[in-house]
Amino acid sequence: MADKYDCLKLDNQLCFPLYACSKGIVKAYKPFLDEINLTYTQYITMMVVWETEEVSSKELGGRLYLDSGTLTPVLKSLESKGLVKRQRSQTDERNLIITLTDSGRELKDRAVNVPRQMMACSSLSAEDAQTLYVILRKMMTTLG
Amino acid sequence: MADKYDCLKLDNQLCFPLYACSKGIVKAYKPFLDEINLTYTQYITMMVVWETEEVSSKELGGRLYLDSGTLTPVLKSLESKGLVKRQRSQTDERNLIITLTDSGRELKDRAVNVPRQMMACSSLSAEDAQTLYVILRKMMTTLG
DNA sequence: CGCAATTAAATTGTGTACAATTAAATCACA
DNA sequence: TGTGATTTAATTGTACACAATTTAATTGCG
Repeated sequence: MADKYDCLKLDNQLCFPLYACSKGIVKAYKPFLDEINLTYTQYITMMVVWETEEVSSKELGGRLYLDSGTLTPVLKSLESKGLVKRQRSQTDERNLIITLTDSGRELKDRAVNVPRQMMACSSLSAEDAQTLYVILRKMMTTLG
Repeated sequence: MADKYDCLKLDNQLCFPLYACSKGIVKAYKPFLDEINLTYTQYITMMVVWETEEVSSKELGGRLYLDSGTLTPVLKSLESKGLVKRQRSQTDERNLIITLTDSGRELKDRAVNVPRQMMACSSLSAEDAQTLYVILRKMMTTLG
């Protein structure tokens, strides 16, 4: 009954639901993020900047698992919206320092509605959410 | 202690680990998929074609949660590698029918090694994997 | 000091993703 | 039967995402 190709069936994959859910969630964010004129990538970038007020591009890449090829255009876009400032470090000019602007800080107050709205449209139980969180964090540490 | 911005901290997000894990897994696949000259998107597409031997573009999009804007170039690329054939349906010319070629069928035998190799580099316990799978499937049905 | 090795961001090239639009085929109903 | 609505793939435009390379700054070692 079980043939050697069963492992290649889409329904037997663990990774595919992960990939599909990830895309689905990003899409679910879109209407709420549209209201504050941010994409999902810009949103998670702003999350770190909101928290730290000042952060290097390298540190950002480390926290977000994004390399400079992705981050450079995202940061330029955030700067063009006036939300952050990009400047080289005084002590080491290789480093790019991102700082929150007043305008970026103002956006933070509007952004607090996003998690609230997302919460409302998520149908996951608190218990499942917690379980999922723990497993995913475990997974991330082993993935690098 | 808890301030109103806590919900905006990256570490308090459930979606971010999901997004990061998804990317991490796709990256983990890369060395194995390189050996059979497929990208991850091409791989999951081939999974459906391997299973069905013949499938419409619409059906593919439904199973993979991809729209024609993504699928069209992927299918053209798979055709250019000789793995599938693209042709219009005889009965309804709006439909594009994808069929597996002999060359595509041969690749299936080499592809069975991919899940095996991925399994080996995953550190998730069988129990966690099962739990994760169930929660993600639940999530997918509610996301659309 | 001087120069090779390292580090960091930017650039280049390829391949997704998806929204919105377009074009062609089919359907449905008056 | 005709025609407006619907369905489907393709196209267009924007935004990631990452590998590989390039460029500039810093470090470390003889």
